Amino acid sequence: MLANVVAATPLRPRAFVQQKLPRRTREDSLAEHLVPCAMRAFEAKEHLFREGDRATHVYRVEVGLVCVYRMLPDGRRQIMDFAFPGDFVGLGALQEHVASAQASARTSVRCFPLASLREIVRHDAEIGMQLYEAVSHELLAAREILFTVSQRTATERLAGFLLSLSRRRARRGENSGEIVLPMTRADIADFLGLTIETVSRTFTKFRNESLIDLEQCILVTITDAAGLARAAGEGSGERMHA
Amino acid sequence: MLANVVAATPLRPRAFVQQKLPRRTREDSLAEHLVPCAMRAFEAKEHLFREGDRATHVYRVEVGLVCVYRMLPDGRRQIMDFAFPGDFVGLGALQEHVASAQASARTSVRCFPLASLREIVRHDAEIGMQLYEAVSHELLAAREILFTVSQRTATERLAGFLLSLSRRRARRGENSGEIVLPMTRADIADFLGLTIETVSRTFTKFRNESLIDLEQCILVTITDAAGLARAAGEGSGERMHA
DNA sequence: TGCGGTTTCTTACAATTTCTCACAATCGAT
DNA sequence: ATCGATTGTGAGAAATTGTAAGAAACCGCA
Repeated sequence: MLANVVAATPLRPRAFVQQKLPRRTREDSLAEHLVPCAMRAFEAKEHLFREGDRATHVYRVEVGLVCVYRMLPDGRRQIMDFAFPGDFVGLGALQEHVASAQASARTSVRCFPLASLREIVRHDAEIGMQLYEAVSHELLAAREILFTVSQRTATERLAGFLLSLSRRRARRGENSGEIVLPMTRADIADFLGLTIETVSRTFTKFRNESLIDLEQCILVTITDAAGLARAAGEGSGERMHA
Repeated sequence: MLANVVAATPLRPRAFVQQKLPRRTREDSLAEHLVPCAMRAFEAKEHLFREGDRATHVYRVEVGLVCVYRMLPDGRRQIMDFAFPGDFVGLGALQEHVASAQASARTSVRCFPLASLREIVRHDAEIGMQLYEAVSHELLAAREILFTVSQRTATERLAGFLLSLSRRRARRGENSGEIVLPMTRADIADFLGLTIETVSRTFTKFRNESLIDLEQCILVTITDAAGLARAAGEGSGERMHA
Protein backbone atom coordinates (compact mmCIF):
# COMPACT_ATOMS: atom_id res chain seq x y z
CA MET A 1 0.00 0.00 0.00
CA LEU A 2 1.33 3.35 -0.87
CA ALA A 3 0.24 6.91 -0.89
CA ASN A 4 -3.10 8.53 -0.33
CA VAL A 5 -0.94 11.58 -0.23
CA VAL A 6 -1.81 14.56 1.85
CA ALA A 7 -1.90 16.96 -1.05
CA ALA A 8 -0.77 20.38 0.02
CA THR A 9 -2.88 21.70 -2.80
CA PRO A 10 -5.78 24.04 -3.18
CA LEU A 11 -8.72 22.66 -1.41
CA ARG A 12 -12.40 22.59 -1.52
CA PRO A 13 -13.97 23.09 1.86
CA ARG A 14 -15.81 19.92 0.90
CA ALA A 15 -18.32 18.31 3.10
CA PHE A 16 -18.05 20.94 5.70
CA VAL A 17 -21.07 20.31 7.75
CA GLN A 18 -22.06 22.56 10.54
CA GLN A 19 -22.65 20.08 13.29
CA LYS A 20 -24.43 20.84 16.46
CA LEU A 21 -22.12 20.86 19.41
CA PRO A 22 -22.34 17.71 21.45
CA ARG A 23 -24.78 17.74 24.28
CA ARG A 24 -22.48 16.23 26.75
CA THR A 25 -19.32 14.26 26.27
CA ARG A 26 -17.29 12.53 28.89
CA GLU A 27 -14.58 15.14 28.56
CA ASP A 28 -16.87 18.07 29.15
CA SER A 29 -16.40 18.16 32.86
CA LEU A 30 -12.68 18.03 32.36
CA ALA A 31 -12.79 20.89 29.92
CA GLU A 32 -14.74 22.99 32.38
CA HIS A 33 -11.89 22.73 34.82
CA LEU A 34 -9.12 23.52 32.44
CA VAL A 35 -8.10 27.09 31.91
CA PRO A 36 -9.26 27.92 28.45
CA CYS A 37 -6.72 29.63 26.34
CA ALA A 38 -8.11 30.86 23.08
CA MET A 39 -10.18 29.65 20.20
CA ARG A 40 -8.26 29.01 17.04
CA ALA A 41 -9.58 28.43 13.57
CA PHE A 42 -7.93 26.20 11.02
CA GLU A 43 -8.64 25.87 7.33
CA ALA A 44 -8.96 22.41 5.86
CA LYS A 45 -5.54 20.82 5.37
CA GLU A 46 -3.97 23.15 7.93
CA HIS A 47 -2.00 21.50 10.70
CA LEU A 48 -2.59 21.99 14.39
CA PHE A 49 0.82 20.44 14.94
CA ARG A 50 3.20 18.04 13.30
CA GLU A 51 5.15 15.01 14.40
CA GLY A 52 8.21 16.21 16.26
CA ASP A 53 6.73 19.53 17.32
CA ARG A 54 7.02 20.33 20.96
CA ALA A 55 3.69 19.68 22.67
CA THR A 56 2.37 23.00 23.94
CA HIS A 57 -1.38 22.66 24.07
CA VAL A 58 -4.25 20.28 24.29
CA TYR A 59 -7.08 21.12 21.95
CA ARG A 60 -10.76 20.44 22.04
CA VAL A 61 -12.53 20.41 18.71
CA GLU A 62 -15.55 22.69 18.71
CA VAL A 63 -16.49 22.61 15.04
CA GLY A 64 -15.10 20.59 12.16
CA LEU A 65 -12.88 17.53 12.07
CA VAL A 66 -9.27 16.91 12.96
CA CYS A 67 -7.35 13.84 11.96
CA VAL A 68 -4.36 12.60 13.89
CA TYR A 69 -1.93 10.62 11.78
CA ARG A 70 1.57 9.34 11.33
CA MET A 71 3.45 8.91 8.09
CA LEU A 72 6.26 6.78 6.78
CA PRO A 73 8.82 8.54 4.62
CA ASP A 74 7.56 6.70 1.55
CA GLY A 75 4.11 8.15 1.97
CA ARG A 76 2.27 5.40 3.78
CA ARG A 77 -0.01 7.02 6.26
CA GLN A 78 -1.98 5.81 9.25
CA ILE A 79 -4.76 7.90 10.66
CA MET A 80 -4.81 7.19 14.38
CA ASP A 81 -7.89 9.10 15.25
CA PHE A 82 -10.63 11.28 13.86
CA ALA A 83 -11.46 13.97 16.39
CA PHE A 84 -15.02 15.21 16.13
CA PRO A 85 -16.54 18.15 17.99
CA GLY A 86 -16.19 17.52 21.69
CA ASP A 87 -13.13 15.33 21.29
CA PHE A 88 -9.69 16.24 22.57
CA VAL A 89 -6.58 16.31 20.43
CA GLY A 90 -3.08 16.13 21.82
CA LEU A 91 -3.84 14.31 25.04
CA GLY A 92 -1.10 11.93 25.96
CA ALA A 93 1.66 13.84 24.26
CA LEU A 94 4.58 13.97 26.64
CA GLN A 95 7.42 16.07 25.30
CA GLU A 96 7.04 16.03 21.57
CA HIS A 97 4.12 15.06 19.45
CA VAL A 98 4.68 11.70 17.83
CA ALA A 99 1.84 12.22 15.41
CA SER A 100 0.58 15.07 13.30
CA ALA A 101 -2.83 16.65 13.59
CA GLN A 102 -4.48 18.16 10.58
CA ALA A 103 -7.83 19.81 10.10
CA SER A 104 -9.86 17.86 7.55
CA ALA A 105 -12.33 20.66 7.10
CA ARG A 106 -12.63 24.17 8.37
CA THR A 107 -12.25 23.66 12.09
CA SER A 108 -12.38 25.58 15.34
CA VAL A 109 -10.61 24.36 18.42
CA ARG A 110 -10.29 25.56 21.96
CA CYS A 111 -6.74 25.57 23.24
CA PHE A 112 -5.58 24.57 26.69
CA PRO A 113 -1.97 25.38 27.47
CA LEU A 114 -0.07 22.32 28.61
CA ALA A 115 2.36 24.38 30.62
CA SER A 116 -0.27 25.09 33.21
CA LEU A 117 -1.65 21.59 33.30
CA ARG A 118 0.79 20.32 35.86
CA GLU A 119 0.12 23.39 37.94
CA ILE A 120 -3.60 22.91 37.80
CA VAL A 121 -3.39 19.27 38.72
CA ARG A 122 -1.30 20.17 41.72
CA HIS A 123 -4.14 22.31 43.02
CA ASP A 124 -6.99 20.08 42.03
CA ALA A 125 -6.31 16.40 42.20
CA GLU A 126 -9.68 15.65 40.68
CA ILE A 127 -8.46 17.02 37.37
CA GLY A 128 -5.52 14.67 37.48
CA MET A 129 -7.91 11.77 37.76
CA GLN A 130 -10.01 13.09 34.93
CA LEU A 131 -6.97 13.51 32.76
CA TYR A 132 -6.06 9.95 33.52
CA GLU A 133 -9.50 8.81 32.52
CA ALA A 134 -9.54 10.88 29.37
CA VAL A 135 -6.28 9.36 28.15
CA SER A 136 -7.54 5.96 29.19
CA HIS A 137 -10.42 6.43 26.79
CA GLU A 138 -7.97 7.32 24.06
CA LEU A 139 -6.02 4.19 24.85
CA LEU A 140 -9.14 2.07 24.62
CA ALA A 141 -10.01 3.65 21.30
CA ALA A 142 -6.52 3.15 19.94
CA ARG A 143 -6.58 -0.52 20.91
CA GLU A 144 -9.99 -0.92 19.36
CA ILE A 145 -8.66 0.40 16.06
CA LEU A 146 -5.59 -1.76 16.36
CA PHE A 147 -7.79 -4.77 16.82
CA THR A 148 -9.96 -3.83 13.88
CA VAL A 149 -7.20 -3.03 11.46
CA SER A 150 -5.16 -6.03 12.37
CA GLN A 151 -7.76 -8.74 12.59
CA ARG A 152 -10.75 -7.80 10.50
CA THR A 153 -11.42 -8.05 6.77
CA ALA A 154 -12.01 -5.05 4.55
CA THR A 155 -15.76 -5.63 4.72
CA GLU A 156 -15.78 -5.88 8.48
CA ARG A 157 -13.66 -2.79 8.83
CA LEU A 158 -15.82 -0.54 6.71
CA ALA A 159 -19.07 -1.86 8.12
CA GLY A 160 -17.76 -1.30 11.62
CA PHE A 161 -16.62 2.16 10.70
CA LEU A 162 -20.01 3.17 9.36
CA LEU A 163 -21.71 1.78 12.42
CA SER A 164 -19.40 3.67 14.74
CA LEU A 165 -20.23 6.90 12.92
CA SER A 166 -23.90 6.06 13.07
CA ARG A 167 -23.73 5.41 16.80
CA ARG A 168 -21.85 8.60 17.41
CA ARG A 169 -24.73 10.46 15.77
CA ALA A 170 -27.27 8.51 17.78
CA ARG A 171 -25.46 9.39 20.96
CA ARG A 172 -25.90 13.05 20.18
CA GLY A 173 -29.52 12.69 19.28
CA GLU A 174 -28.90 13.11 15.58
CA ASN A 175 -30.40 10.98 12.85
CA SER A 176 -28.28 7.88 12.98
CA GLY A 177 -29.57 6.54 9.69
CA GLU A 178 -27.98 9.22 7.59
CA ILE A 179 -24.27 9.81 7.75
CA VAL A 180 -22.58 12.71 6.05
CA LEU A 181 -19.01 11.61 5.73
CA PRO A 182 -16.79 14.51 6.70
CA MET A 183 -13.69 12.80 5.35
CA THR A 184 -12.48 11.63 1.97
CA ARG A 185 -12.13 8.05 0.78
CA ALA A 186 -8.40 8.42 1.22
CA ASP A 187 -8.90 9.33 4.86
CA ILE A 188 -11.15 6.37 5.45
CA ALA A 189 -8.65 4.12 3.70
CA ASP A 190 -5.76 5.37 5.79
CA PHE A 191 -7.79 5.03 8.95
CA LEU A 192 -8.85 1.47 8.23
CA GLY A 193 -5.55 0.38 6.74
CA LEU A 194 -6.96 -0.21 3.27
CA THR A 195 -6.50 1.39 -0.13
CA ILE A 196 -8.90 3.91 -1.52
CA GLU A 197 -9.95 1.44 -4.22
CA THR A 198 -10.85 -1.22 -1.70
CA VAL A 199 -12.87 1.28 0.27
CA SER A 200 -14.65 2.32 -2.87
CA ARG A 201 -15.38 -1.24 -3.93
CA THR A 202 -16.63 -2.15 -0.49
CA PHE A 203 -19.00 0.82 -0.49
CA THR A 204 -20.31 -0.42 -3.81
CA LYS A 205 -20.67 -3.91 -2.43
CA PHE A 206 -22.73 -2.65 0.50
CA ARG A 207 -24.95 -0.74 -1.91
CA ASN A 208 -25.45 -3.80 -4.09
CA GLU A 209 -26.35 -5.80 -1.02
CA SER A 210 -28.85 -3.09 -0.08
CA LEU A 211 -27.19 -2.41 3.23
CA ILE A 212 -26.78 1.26 2.42
CA ASP A 213 -27.86 3.93 -0.04
CA LEU A 214 -25.21 6.05 -1.61
CA GLU A 215 -26.74 8.89 -3.59
CA GLN A 216 -23.73 11.12 -3.26
CA CYS A 217 -20.40 9.80 -2.23
CA ILE A 218 -20.44 11.72 1.01
CA LEU A 219 -23.98 10.82 2.01
CA VAL A 220 -24.49 7.33 3.36
CA THR A 221 -27.98 6.18 4.27
CA ILE A 222 -28.08 3.05 6.32
CA THR A 223 -31.00 0.99 5.09
CA ASP A 224 -30.20 -2.25 6.87
CA ALA A 225 -28.43 -1.62 10.14
CA ALA A 226 -28.76 -5.22 11.22
CA GLY A 227 -27.22 -6.43 7.99
CA LEU A 228 -24.43 -3.96 8.39
CA ALA A 229 -23.83 -5.16 11.92
CA ARG A 230 -23.68 -8.69 10.58
CA ALA A 231 -21.19 -7.62 7.94
CA ALA A 232 -19.16 -6.03 10.69
CA GLY A 233 -19.04 -9.38 12.40
CA GLU A 234 -20.85 -8.08 15.45
CA GLY A 235 -22.06 -11.42 16.60
CA SER A 236 -20.96 -10.85 20.12
CA GLY A 237 -20.99 -7.24 20.99
CA GLU A 238 -17.99 -5.92 19.16
CA ARG A 239 -17.84 -2.20 19.09
CA MET A 240 -15.54 0.07 17.26
CA HIS A 241 -13.65 3.19 18.12
CA ALA A 242 -15.40 6.41 18.94
CA MET B 1 -6.39 -15.40 9.31
CA LEU B 2 -7.81 -17.62 11.93
CA ALA B 3 -6.81 -19.12 15.19
CA ASN B 4 -3.51 -19.27 16.96
CA VAL B 5 -5.73 -20.56 19.67
CA VAL B 6 -4.98 -20.08 23.29
CA ALA B 7 -4.95 -23.72 24.12
CA ALA B 8 -6.21 -24.35 27.60
CA THR B 9 -4.04 -27.39 27.60
CA PRO B 10 -1.20 -28.73 29.66
CA LEU B 11 1.68 -26.41 29.41
CA ARG B 12 5.36 -26.38 29.38
CA PRO B 13 6.90 -23.51 31.31
CA ARG B 14 8.82 -23.02 28.07
CA ALA B 15 11.40 -20.38 27.63
CA PHE B 16 11.06 -19.20 31.13
CA VAL B 17 14.11 -17.13 31.57
CA GLN B 18 15.00 -15.66 34.86
CA GLN B 19 15.55 -12.06 33.91
CA LYS B 20 17.22 -9.52 36.06
CA LEU B 21 14.78 -6.98 37.35
CA PRO B 22 14.97 -3.73 35.44
CA ARG B 23 17.36 -1.17 36.78
CA ARG B 24 15.01 1.71 36.49
CA THR B 25 11.91 2.12 34.41
CA ARG B 26 9.82 5.18 33.92
CA GLU B 27 7.08 3.76 36.09
CA ASP B 28 9.27 2.98 39.04
CA SER B 29 8.69 6.26 40.76
CA LEU B 30 4.99 5.79 40.31
CA ALA B 31 5.09 2.32 41.78
CA GLU B 32 6.93 3.60 44.81
CA HIS B 33 4.02 5.85 45.59
CA LEU B 34 1.29 3.33 45.14
CA VAL B 35 0.22 1.24 48.05
CA PRO B 36 1.47 -2.21 47.28
CA CYS B 37 -1.01 -4.94 47.80
CA ALA B 38 0.45 -8.36 47.47
CA MET B 39 2.61 -10.36 45.16
CA ARG B 40 0.80 -12.92 43.13
CA ALA B 41 2.24 -15.72 41.07
CA PHE B 42 0.71 -17.05 37.87
CA GLU B 43 1.53 -20.17 35.95
CA ALA B 44 1.97 -19.93 32.20
CA LYS B 45 -1.41 -19.70 30.46
CA GLU B 46 -3.11 -18.48 33.63
CA HIS B 47 -5.13 -15.31 33.36
CA LEU B 48 -4.64 -12.20 35.48
CA PHE B 49 -8.03 -11.09 34.24
CA ARG B 50 -10.34 -11.51 31.29
CA GLU B 51 -12.25 -9.21 29.02
CA GLY B 52 -15.39 -8.14 30.83
CA ASP B 53 -14.03 -8.65 34.31
CA ARG B 54 -14.42 -5.78 36.66
CA ALA B 55 -11.14 -3.90 36.95
CA THR B 56 -9.92 -4.23 40.51
CA HIS B 57 -6.16 -3.89 40.39
CA VAL B 58 -3.25 -2.58 38.45
CA TYR B 59 -0.36 -5.00 38.23
CA ARG B 60 3.32 -4.55 37.78
CA VAL B 61 5.18 -7.47 36.31
CA GLU B 62 8.16 -8.45 38.44
CA VAL B 63 9.21 -11.65 36.74
CA GLY B 64 7.94 -13.33 33.62
CA LEU B 65 5.80 -12.09 30.76
CA VAL B 66 2.17 -11.07 30.50
CA CYS B 67 0.34 -10.61 27.25
CA VAL B 68 -2.68 -8.39 26.92
CA TYR B 69 -5.01 -9.42 24.14
CA ARG B 70 -8.49 -9.33 22.69
CA MET B 71 -10.26 -12.05 20.79
CA LEU B 72 -12.97 -12.32 18.20
CA PRO B 73 -15.51 -15.09 18.73
CA ASP B 74 -14.12 -16.99 15.75
CA GLY B 75 -10.73 -17.19 17.37
CA ARG B 76 -8.89 -14.32 15.78
CA ARG B 77 -6.70 -12.77 18.41
CA GLN B 78 -4.81 -9.51 18.71
CA ILE B 79 -2.12 -9.13 21.30
CA MET B 80 -2.16 -5.51 22.33
CA ASP B 81 0.87 -5.54 24.51
CA PHE B 82 3.61 -7.70 25.93
CA ALA B 83 4.32 -6.65 29.49
CA PHE B 84 7.86 -7.40 30.59
CA PRO B 85 9.25 -7.06 34.09
CA GLY B 86 8.82 -3.47 35.17
CA ASP B 87 5.80 -2.86 32.96
CA PHE B 88 2.31 -2.20 34.23
CA VAL B 89 -0.72 -4.19 33.23
CA GLY B 90 -4.26 -2.94 33.58
CA LEU B 91 -3.57 0.76 33.44
CA GLY B 92 -6.29 2.61 31.61
CA ALA B 93 -9.04 0.20 32.50
CA LEU B 94 -12.03 2.21 33.62
CA GLN B 95 -14.87 0.01 34.79
CA GLU B 96 -14.38 -3.29 33.09
CA HIS B 97 -11.38 -4.69 31.37
CA VAL B 98 -11.83 -4.64 27.63
CA ALA B 99 -8.92 -6.97 27.09
CA SER B 100 -7.65 -10.12 28.72
CA ALA B 101 -4.27 -10.51 30.36
CA GLN B 102 -2.57 -13.86 30.41
CA ALA B 103 0.76 -14.97 31.76
CA SER B 104 2.89 -16.33 28.94
CA ALA B 105 5.32 -17.96 31.30
CA ARG B 106 5.52 -18.39 35.02
CA THR B 107 5.04 -14.86 36.22
CA SER B 108 5.05 -12.82 39.41
CA VAL B 109 3.20 -9.55 39.64
CA ARG B 110 2.76 -6.93 42.30
CA CYS B 111 -0.84 -5.86 42.78
CA PHE B 112 -2.08 -2.35 43.41
CA PRO B 113 -5.74 -2.09 44.37
CA LEU B 114 -7.61 0.26 42.09
CA ALA B 115 -10.12 1.13 44.74
CA SER B 116 -7.57 3.14 46.61
CA LEU B 117 -6.13 4.78 43.55
CA ARG B 118 -8.66 7.57 43.47
CA GLU B 119 -8.13 8.11 47.15
CA ILE B 120 -4.39 8.29 46.78
CA VAL B 121 -4.57 10.71 43.92
CA ARG B 122 -6.81 12.95 45.95
CA HIS B 123 -4.08 13.24 48.55
CA ASP B 124 -1.13 13.40 46.25
CA ALA B 125 -1.69 15.20 42.99
CA GLU B 126 1.75 14.22 41.80
CA ILE B 127 0.60 10.63 41.49
CA GLY B 128 -2.28 11.73 39.34
CA MET B 129 0.14 13.33 36.97
CA GLN B 130 2.31 10.25 36.95
CA LEU B 131 -0.66 8.07 36.26
CA TYR B 132 -1.53 10.32 33.38
CA GLU B 133 1.97 10.01 32.02
CA ALA B 134 2.07 6.27 32.44
CA VAL B 135 -1.12 5.81 30.45
CA SER B 136 0.16 8.29 27.92
CA HIS B 137 3.11 5.98 27.36
CA GLU B 138 0.71 3.12 26.83
CA LEU B 139 -1.19 5.20 24.34
CA LEU B 140 1.96 6.01 22.44
CA ALA B 141 2.91 2.36 22.38
CA ALA B 142 -0.54 1.31 21.21
CA ARG B 143 -0.43 3.82 18.37
CA GLU B 144 3.02 2.68 17.43
CA ILE B 145 1.77 -0.88 17.09
CA LEU B 146 -1.27 0.28 15.20
CA PHE B 147 0.97 2.09 12.77
CA THR B 148 3.22 -0.90 12.38
CA VAL B 149 0.52 -3.47 11.94
CA SER B 150 -1.49 -1.39 9.58
CA GLN B 151 1.15 0.07 7.33
CA ARG B 152 4.19 -2.13 7.36
CA THR B 153 5.00 -5.32 5.50
CA ALA B 154 5.56 -8.63 7.22
CA THR B 155 9.32 -8.21 6.87
CA GLU B 156 9.27 -4.72 8.32
CA ARG B 157 7.09 -5.82 11.20
CA LEU B 158 9.24 -8.71 12.31
CA ALA B 159 12.49 -6.82 11.85
CA GLY B 160 11.10 -3.96 13.90
CA PHE B 161 9.90 -6.36 16.54
CA LEU B 162 13.29 -7.99 16.92
CA LEU B 163 14.96 -4.61 17.11
CA SER B 164 12.57 -3.43 19.77
CA LEU B 165 13.35 -6.49 21.86
CA SER B 166 17.04 -5.95 21.28
CA ARG B 167 16.80 -2.35 22.39
CA ARG B 168 14.86 -3.27 25.46
CA ARG B 169 17.72 -5.52 26.44
CA ALA B 170 20.26 -2.84 25.69
CA ARG B 171 18.35 -0.43 27.87
CA ARG B 172 18.75 -2.78 30.81
CA GLY B 173 22.38 -3.39 30.15
CA GLU B 174 21.83 -6.89 28.84
CA ASN B 175 23.45 -8.33 25.75
CA SER B 176 21.38 -6.82 22.98
CA GLY B 177 22.77 -9.13 20.33
CA GLU B 178 21.17 -12.24 21.74
CA ILE B 179 17.47 -12.41 22.24
CA VAL B 180 15.76 -15.25 24.02
CA LEU B 181 12.21 -15.05 22.80
CA PRO B 182 9.91 -15.49 25.77
CA MET B 183 6.87 -15.95 23.54
CA THR B 184 5.76 -18.45 20.92
CA ARG B 185 5.50 -17.92 17.19
CA ALA B 186 1.76 -17.72 17.63
CA ASP B 187 2.15 -14.88 20.11
CA ILE B 188 4.44 -12.99 17.78
CA ALA B 189 2.03 -13.57 14.92
CA ASP B 190 -0.94 -12.31 16.89
CA PHE B 191 1.02 -9.31 18.06
CA LEU B 192 2.18 -8.33 14.60
CA GLY B 193 -1.07 -9.20 12.84
CA LEU B 194 0.45 -12.02 10.80
CA THR B 195 0.03 -15.76 10.70
CA ILE B 196 2.40 -18.11 12.40
CA GLU B 197 3.55 -19.39 9.01
CA THR B 198 4.44 -15.93 7.80
CA VAL B 199 6.38 -15.30 10.98
CA SER B 200 8.25 -18.54 10.54
CA ARG B 201 8.99 -17.87 6.87
CA THR B 202 10.22 -14.40 7.67
CA PHE B 203 12.54 -15.70 10.37
CA THR B 204 13.95 -18.11 7.82
CA LYS B 205 14.32 -15.31 5.32
CA PHE B 206 16.33 -13.25 7.81
CA ARG B 207 18.53 -16.23 8.49
CA ASN B 208 19.10 -16.81 4.79
CA GLU B 209 20.00 -13.15 4.41
CA SER B 210 22.44 -13.52 7.32
CA LEU B 211 20.71 -10.88 9.38
CA ILE B 212 20.24 -13.27 12.27
CA ASP B 213 21.30 -16.65 13.56
CA LEU B 214 18.65 -19.05 14.70
CA GLU B 215 20.17 -22.07 16.36
CA GLN B 216 17.13 -22.82 18.43
CA CYS B 217 13.80 -21.35 17.60
CA ILE B 218 13.71 -19.29 20.75
CA LEU B 219 17.25 -17.99 20.53
CA VAL B 220 17.82 -15.19 18.05
CA THR B 221 21.30 -13.82 17.53
CA ILE B 222 21.43 -10.58 15.65
CA THR B 223 24.41 -10.71 13.34
CA ASP B 224 23.64 -7.67 11.23
CA ALA B 225 21.79 -5.06 13.22
CA ALA B 226 22.18 -2.47 10.51
CA GLY B 227 20.73 -4.82 7.92
CA LEU B 228 17.87 -5.60 10.24
CA ALA B 229 17.24 -1.91 10.74
CA ARG B 230 17.19 -1.52 6.98
CA ALA B 231 14.72 -4.37 6.67
CA ALA B 232 12.60 -2.64 9.28
CA GLY B 233 12.52 0.41 7.07
CA GLU B 234 14.25 2.54 9.63
CA GLY B 235 15.53 5.04 7.20
CA SER B 236 14.24 7.95 9.18
CA GLY B 237 14.17 7.18 12.80
CA GLU B 238 11.23 4.87 13.08
CA ARG B 239 10.99 3.16 16.38
CA MET B 240 8.70 0.46 17.54
CA HIS B 241 6.78 -0.20 20.67
CA ALA B 242 8.44 -0.99 23.94
C1' DT C 1 18.67 -41.52 30.66
C1' DG C 2 15.81 -43.04 27.12
C1' DC C 3 11.15 -43.29 25.07
C1' DG C 4 6.62 -42.25 23.48
C1' DG C 5 3.25 -38.56 22.94
C1' DT C 6 2.54 -33.61 22.22
C1' DT C 7 3.21 -29.32 20.82
C1' DT C 8 5.64 -26.14 18.20
C1' DC C 9 8.12 -24.91 14.27
C1' DT C 10 9.36 -25.15 9.40
C1' DT C 11 8.50 -25.65 4.58
C1' DA C 12 6.04 -26.21 0.11
C1' DC C 13 2.26 -25.21 -2.67
C1' DA C 14 -2.41 -23.70 -3.69
C1' DA C 15 -5.93 -20.18 -2.77
C1' DT C 16 -7.43 -15.71 -1.68
C1' DT C 17 -7.51 -11.15 -0.46
C1' DT C 18 -5.92 -6.90 -1.30
C1' DC C 19 -3.10 -3.96 -4.00
C1' DT C 20 -1.37 -1.66 -8.26
C1' DC C 21 -2.21 0.47 -12.37
C1' DA C 22 -4.99 2.44 -15.88
C1' DC C 23 -8.79 4.94 -17.23
C1' DA C 24 -13.64 6.57 -17.09
C1' DA C 25 -17.11 9.06 -14.55
C1' DT C 26 -18.47 12.37 -11.33
C1' DC C 27 -18.27 16.27 -8.49
C1' DG C 28 -17.24 20.99 -7.22
C1' DA C 29 -15.41 25.51 -7.86
C1' DT C 30 -13.94 29.18 -10.79
C1' DA D 1 -18.67 25.38 -19.30
C1' DT D 2 -14.21 23.92 -17.99
C1' DC D 3 -10.53 22.39 -15.17
C1' DG D 4 -8.73 19.92 -11.34
C1' DA D 5 -9.61 16.74 -7.87
C1' DT D 6 -12.08 12.94 -6.18
C1' DT D 7 -14.38 8.71 -6.86
C1' DG D 8 -15.55 4.35 -9.21
C1' DT D 9 -14.35 0.14 -11.88
C1' DG D 10 -11.78 -3.49 -14.18
C1' DA D 11 -7.81 -6.59 -15.07
C1' DG D 12 -3.58 -8.34 -13.76
C1' DA D 13 0.05 -8.60 -10.00
C1' DA D 14 1.73 -9.16 -5.47
C1' DA D 15 1.67 -10.30 -0.89
C1' DT D 16 -0.17 -12.93 2.58
C1' DT D 17 -2.99 -16.67 4.03
C1' DG D 18 -4.63 -21.49 4.29
C1' DT D 19 -3.58 -26.25 4.08
C1' DA D 20 -0.93 -30.06 4.84
C1' DA D 21 2.94 -32.72 5.90
C1' DG D 22 7.20 -33.53 8.06
C1' DA D 23 10.98 -32.07 11.41
C1' DA D 24 12.34 -30.51 15.75
C1' DA D 25 11.80 -29.50 20.49
C1' DC D 26 9.74 -30.44 24.78
C1' DC D 27 7.36 -33.16 28.50
C1' DG D 28 6.26 -36.69 31.51
C1' DC D 29 7.34 -41.06 32.86
C1' DA D 30 9.48 -45.22 33.37
